[in-house]
Amino acid sequence: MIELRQIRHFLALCEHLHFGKAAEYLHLTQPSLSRSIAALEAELGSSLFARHSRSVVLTTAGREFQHRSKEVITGLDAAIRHTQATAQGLRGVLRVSFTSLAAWTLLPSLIKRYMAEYPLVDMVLNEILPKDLTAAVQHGDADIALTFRIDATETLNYRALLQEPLCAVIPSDHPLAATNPIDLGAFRHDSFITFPRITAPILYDAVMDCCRAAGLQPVVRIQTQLQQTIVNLVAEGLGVSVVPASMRKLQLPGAVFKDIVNSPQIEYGMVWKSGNDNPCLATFLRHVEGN
Amino acid sequence: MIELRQIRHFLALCEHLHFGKAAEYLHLTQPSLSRSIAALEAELGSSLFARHSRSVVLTTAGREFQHRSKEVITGLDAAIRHTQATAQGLRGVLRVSFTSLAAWTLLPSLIKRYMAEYPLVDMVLNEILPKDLTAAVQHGDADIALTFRIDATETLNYRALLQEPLCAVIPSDHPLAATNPIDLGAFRHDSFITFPRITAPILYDAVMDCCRAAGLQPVVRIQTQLQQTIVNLVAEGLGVSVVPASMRKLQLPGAVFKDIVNSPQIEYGMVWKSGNDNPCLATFLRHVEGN
DNA sequence: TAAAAATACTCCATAGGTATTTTAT
DNA sequence: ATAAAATACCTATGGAGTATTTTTA
Repeated sequence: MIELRQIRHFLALCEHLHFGKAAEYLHLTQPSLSRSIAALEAELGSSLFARHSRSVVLTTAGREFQHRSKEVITGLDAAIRHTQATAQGLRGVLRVSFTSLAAWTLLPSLIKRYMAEYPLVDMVLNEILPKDLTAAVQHGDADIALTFRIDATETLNYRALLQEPLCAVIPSDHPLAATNPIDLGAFRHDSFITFPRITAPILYDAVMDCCRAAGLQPVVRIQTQLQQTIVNLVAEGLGVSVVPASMRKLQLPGAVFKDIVNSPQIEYGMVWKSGNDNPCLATFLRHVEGN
Repeated sequence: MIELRQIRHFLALCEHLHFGKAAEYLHLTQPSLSRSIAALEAELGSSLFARHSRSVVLTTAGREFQHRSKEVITGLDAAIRHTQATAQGLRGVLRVSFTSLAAWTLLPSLIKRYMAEYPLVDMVLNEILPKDLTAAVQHGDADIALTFRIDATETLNYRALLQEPLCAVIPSDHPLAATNPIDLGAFRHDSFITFPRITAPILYDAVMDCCRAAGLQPVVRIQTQLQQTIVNLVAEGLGVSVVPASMRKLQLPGAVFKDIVNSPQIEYGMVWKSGNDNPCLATFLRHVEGN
């Protein structure tokens, strides 16, 4: 069975075309190299070098094997380097799942800096409902989830990354459009746009607590899933709502954002699974700690 | 230093994901395989498998090395097969030099049959002057020369392949255009088109001997290199000539071919060099003998 | 407790060294 | 006569076997 040692010997002899010189280069003795090459030729069933008393030249078959086996060695070297880079988390794939809200807040700057530091790591981003985020990490479908605060468990780790207040979003022709900050109690006669609690319980509860603290029992006539849709509907004059402050980035004609008196802070962070051996997860966590 | 043996062990373990089963498949014992894999991991500096007490799974780095090293093994197998095919003359390049005349006679059928039998052999065809043909073979610039008979030497071998007579070519408005066969002596008042003796001495001498035997001392006013040009010039009414019979394939309006009384035979054959190690030359010679 | 991998040890096959012969210029 | 590869013979490294221990589900 052909071994790499023999191929390394062969390629050295191709370079030197002299058994003595090639053996010296390989830190071998000439007889050892002679036997190694002879064994290779026997295994291939064809001679690779023509030995003349004052010179050694490659045969036609030898030239063929030279080019082919050089590529094999090059390929193996690349395999080793890539495997090592993969093991060190310098190369590979990091799968990040996140609520669509995170695309307005955490996600862009977080992956921008990481990708700059680790240019060979590919990202697979996946927008899913908040309620499915931890399950995705738990089942190994994602390496990182960007979501609202969770309580860490034995297998699921959490690290806080960002806090932001809530803000009110109202139609620009609303009587309170020029007032800032605003008290939510003033919205007792407005139609309130919100989302099903199940899609993001933590945000939902924060919004509702905030309303209740201001003495507002919201009249909910429209529910939708995404925060950006809520802002769109407000801009069309279909009601008012309370959304995370980062939604202010979504400037739409017809909608204005207002600070809320005594707004609670919404906390975002990342979730990952203990024992996930993706080395890119390790570099990602290290990166986050270092920034 | 990583060896193919270790990669073969690694790939077997990738398949079985069980040290005992993989070892059995490799005709090894389990401890031997354990050590082999451990040594590979040490050399790469990263673990390739996660060992759990009831299961073995590839790590991320392990999957990377699996794909890469599988290609290395595949590439080596291909290298071996191609080298063996090259050594057997089933694959490679055959360089054939020939006088342009051979493109009308020997060349097409000869290489057509050979290429059908050896589809992986590429041909490099080179039209050069007959006087340079044997030198090309001698210097190793061509494997085969197709040319007129030569005397074999210690290093140059010759094998006859084909004989053909000469024929006369005359303008179609010539007084003898309807006569067949023809006696060359009738051309004593015609302008005779020929070529410099140095470009193809054997053919030249055959033509001249043929004329002399018929009592013709040709009046040469035009010389050119190629037989096909001679026929062209005859078709334009610039003179008459004597060319190899295979030039009859070149049917031009204005030129007619005539058999020659007592024409000599021109012999064509192939020339190759002793000690030329191109295996395709060996298959070519075998092919010619077998057909 | 049992299945499976790792470890400890032993052995021998073979890669590699030294000395010498063969070969071709 | 000499440069260079092949051959003969010897040595020792490390690959592989057997027996045993460790690990964890």
